[in-house]
Amino acid sequence: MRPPSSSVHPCSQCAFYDQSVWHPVGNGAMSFLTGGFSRREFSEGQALYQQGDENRGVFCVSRGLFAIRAHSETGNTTLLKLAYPGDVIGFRSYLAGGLHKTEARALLPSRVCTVAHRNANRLVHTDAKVLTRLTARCVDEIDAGRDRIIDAATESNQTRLTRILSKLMQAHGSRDGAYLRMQLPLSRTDLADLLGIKPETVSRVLKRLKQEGEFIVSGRDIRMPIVQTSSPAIKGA
Amino acid sequence: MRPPSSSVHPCSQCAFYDQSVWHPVGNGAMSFLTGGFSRREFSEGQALYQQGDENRGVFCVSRGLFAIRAHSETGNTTLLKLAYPGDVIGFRSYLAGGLHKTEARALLPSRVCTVAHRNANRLVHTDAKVLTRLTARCVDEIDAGRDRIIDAATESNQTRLTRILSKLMQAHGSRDGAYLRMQLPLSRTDLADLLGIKPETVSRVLKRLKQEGEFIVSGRDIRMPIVQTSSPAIKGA
DNA sequence: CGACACGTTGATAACATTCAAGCTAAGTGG
DNA sequence: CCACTTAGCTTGAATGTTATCAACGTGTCG
Repeated sequence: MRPPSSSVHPCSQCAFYDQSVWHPVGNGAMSFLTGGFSRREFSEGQALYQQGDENRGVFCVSRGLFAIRAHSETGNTTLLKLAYPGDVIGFRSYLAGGLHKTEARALLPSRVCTVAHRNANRLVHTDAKVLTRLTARCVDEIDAGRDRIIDAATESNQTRLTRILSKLMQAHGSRDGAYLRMQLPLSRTDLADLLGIKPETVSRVLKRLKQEGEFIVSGRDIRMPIVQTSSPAIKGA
Repeated sequence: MRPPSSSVHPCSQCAFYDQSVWHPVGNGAMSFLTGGFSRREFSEGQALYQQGDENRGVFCVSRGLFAIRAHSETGNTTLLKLAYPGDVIGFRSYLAGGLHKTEARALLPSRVCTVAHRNANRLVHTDAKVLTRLTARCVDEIDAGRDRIIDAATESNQTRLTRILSKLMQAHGSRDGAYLRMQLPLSRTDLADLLGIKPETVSRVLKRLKQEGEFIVSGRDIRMPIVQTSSPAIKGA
């Protein structure tokens, strides 16, 4: 006999199960989890939530990529974060009990698992380990924010753009001869909103990076030479 | 008969008792709180913890002002936050279970209440409400970081410096004729580290603010004209 | 006094913004 | 298929802002 479906953890097949904030939910509270659990597909450009929306739950990116953006009254947009599979989003407004201060929009075809607000509440109150894991996500968020503040304050835009592209290359690139190559999931405007500069400046910095041989850029097709870290002897590796 | 001292909440006389993360601690766990509780005075320039130190507990500023700074390998310093009475500091490294990523140093004669690491652990495990309050502080920290990222990305340094000075004026200023006046608790270098610019630039931006009549600046003595918000009729108020 | 920390100023170079123009690829409708 | 439009990206020229480096003032402290 199969156990009742409410005892099967909905994240158990997920690649990020171990790290899931819902991992600690045991059989006693499983029905709260399964009851409020849903999965949803997003196409490129679709929004999961908008700035000013009521919080409807805690979201976990299961596939794809989301941009977390903040729009200001003056029409400026800041790209605060890129959310990859395994990342939990919307938890700030969930924990604050208020409106979303940012929007979440898919940059690629994506999938999101949601635990509805009410159910999340029950789970958090039932097992403190869930809250502990949510708090750990908060700490990660604090760290990421600090790193970004420090980075923005101390590094040149060229350095910062190089870092961003390298990180994106890690996530999206694949080997192509002597290069790592990727299809950039961000527009020039997105890169600008990530750096806090204008798109024209992104274009010019990118040009400099091209000239210095750090990247080969053609639209959103980006290649990065694979650098021989220390010993040039391992050419064949 | 006086109740045993362990049942008196050590924060009960504090002006920030209601907001204290330890407020929820009840009689059952009070000895864990009183046992690990200590108060300490700091003179200007003294450090509460240094970057790289082990976390020794959760700290709450009770009087004075602390600067939370991050030093980078390249010798750069970023002033991440000013901690005022009622602010809890050091909780990021407490929750992360790792080393301090920042230093906390008194900018003014200050007082700090500490709950030792081990005791904090017991309290957090005994009453989930304590963790809930710590998590709320995390959320505040996330919000503050985001606001700063957005501010840095979208506002001019002149605007940002004006905002910083206005905020400081709220905390440190007192009325002096048609002005609010304060003794600036920060050096030019601190202001620069707060904005992510060079001290020379702070000097020049300050000069512009003087010329535009926004502030009267002489060293650390700052005056700000009290603006007639809407109706110029209430001159006498 | 001399040493030092802190702050200001000037000259110059590096870098970013603004505004305008033009380019390219993708999509639309004839 | 072509002409047309549009969004996204690049480029140029003029302007504005910041960094850098060096000099100099001022007040404090031994």
